[in-house]
Amino acid sequence: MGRVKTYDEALRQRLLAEAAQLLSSEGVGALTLRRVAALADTSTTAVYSLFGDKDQLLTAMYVDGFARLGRALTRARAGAPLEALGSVGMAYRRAALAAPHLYGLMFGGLAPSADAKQVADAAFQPLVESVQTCLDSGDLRGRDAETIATYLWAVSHGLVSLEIAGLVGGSLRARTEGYRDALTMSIVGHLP
Amino acid sequence: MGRVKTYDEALRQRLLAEAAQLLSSEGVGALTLRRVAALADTSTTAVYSLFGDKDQLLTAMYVDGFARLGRALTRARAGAPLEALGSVGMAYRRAALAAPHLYGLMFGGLAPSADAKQVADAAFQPLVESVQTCLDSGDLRGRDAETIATYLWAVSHGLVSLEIAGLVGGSLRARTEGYRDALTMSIVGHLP
DNA sequence: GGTCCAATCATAACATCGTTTCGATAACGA
DNA sequence: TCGTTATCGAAACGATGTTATGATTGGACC
Repeated sequence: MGRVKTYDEALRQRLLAEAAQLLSSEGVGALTLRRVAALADTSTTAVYSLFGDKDQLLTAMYVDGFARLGRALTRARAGAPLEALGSVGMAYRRAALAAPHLYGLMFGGLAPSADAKQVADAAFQPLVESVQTCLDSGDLRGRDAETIATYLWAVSHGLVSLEIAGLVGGSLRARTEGYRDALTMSIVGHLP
Repeated sequence: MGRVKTYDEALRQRLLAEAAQLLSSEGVGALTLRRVAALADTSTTAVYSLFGDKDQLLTAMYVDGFARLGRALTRARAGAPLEALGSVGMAYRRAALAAPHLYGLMFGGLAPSADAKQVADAAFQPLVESVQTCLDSGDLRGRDAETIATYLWAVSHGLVSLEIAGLVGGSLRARTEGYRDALTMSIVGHLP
């Protein structure tokens, strides 16, 4: 009974897509429920019915962002262990710079709920596994996989974050090489 | 002519202090002009007269935050070159964790104006100088001071940022040791 | 010393935001 | 056919950033 639902999974995906597009093109300041709803040809009520809240819409974008990042890292794992690890590192920066506003949302204070943090940890796993593969093959040693992976994550996130904030000088090519250099240096520190 | 000014430098400092207190205790979401003005016993007009805008108030907090950070890093420079460099690194984390919301404001997307970025660069100089001292004394080698300093900054900022986001496990003591370990590892990579 | 005047500020109005309420709508069972 | 009930769009509400308005104040001038 009742009338047919139009607040369905398809609309949810459309809202998420429009919100992501708006975030990407105009930044987090332009993310208003009225604009997102209008872009998806619906009313603001849809957001409350499908997400519950603006914060929960942002959390959904946060979760989606980490899921995409995790898949991008997994896709990058190819070749010999050390080579794959380097590829994962470069893919991390590529994903972040492709959607800097989303990246800012993912790491920008928004206190993540317990399950949201779980998604972030899941996105982190491809890196841990890649490090573990290097440990197993004897290409790396000295610390456990999680410790080394956290360290590499910090280097990557740190440099990317400074770069997005405009605090790293040089041309795009120079910054890319600087990132590759920093990554190599960090990996070299764990060679046998 | 006219009446006596009450929107003076003292009120400006008071507004900045109250805003910082509010940010520190309740986060960026609680930073409303009406609350800040009420805490400083004035009206919202004062903010517009003294800062021009809410964004410019936030920018002033951003600038103040980097200035404090720079002073904290400068204060930490003591002892032999390598020892001083390590102290600067540990002081960086201490300053960030002491005011995580402010730290988030400083690195959280807020597109910094050209002169605001200059302040951030200035805060970064104590680290560059500390690295340069190590290069001059022969304790470090292999890259120029700015490159090494940027790398160390990335490691520090990355780990601190992940820690604030709740993405680094372990107790506070374990995280402190993990940070010290990462810092040491990053410096060791540049030993002669 | 009284009167104007211009600078200065507190108050109130405005547009917009997130959120909630409410009446209109539309399918299903009787 | 009709009533019931889930569902939705529009409008209302409080709060926010911002701007306009009018009251207030202290010196300048006669």
